[in-house]
Amino acid sequence: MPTAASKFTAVIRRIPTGKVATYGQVATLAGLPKNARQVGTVLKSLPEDSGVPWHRVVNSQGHISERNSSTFEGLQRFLLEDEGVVFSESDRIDLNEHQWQPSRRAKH
DNA sequence: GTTATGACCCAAA
DNA sequence: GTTTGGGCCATAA
Repeated sequence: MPTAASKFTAVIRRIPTGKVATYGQVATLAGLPKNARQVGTVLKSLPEDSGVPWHRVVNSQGHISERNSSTFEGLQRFLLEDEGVVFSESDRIDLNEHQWQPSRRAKH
């Protein structure tokens, strides 16, 4: 059985360019609705070459989750803007407009 | 085996 | 709009 981390990454990989998903959404789609927090835990441990678009994952408020390093605090926003995501005045994303609305696919 | 930490969420005040 | 408190559980030490 796949680990929780691989389930999360599998979901995040499906996020299309120009869209974002919340941590809770990722957890729910992964089949683990209670593990929203673990998404962040896993993401911070992800290797660079994992191919996971971690920048497309934001919190419920549509705001970027800051980490300790100030180096990347603007990187996520930069990457998203480059993909066409627009930030509002309060540095927040209009979820109503940019949140990923996945199609119900019954496990293929 | 245990304890502490955390890129979270939600409801209530 | 803000603050407070509770819950949840993978990962690291």
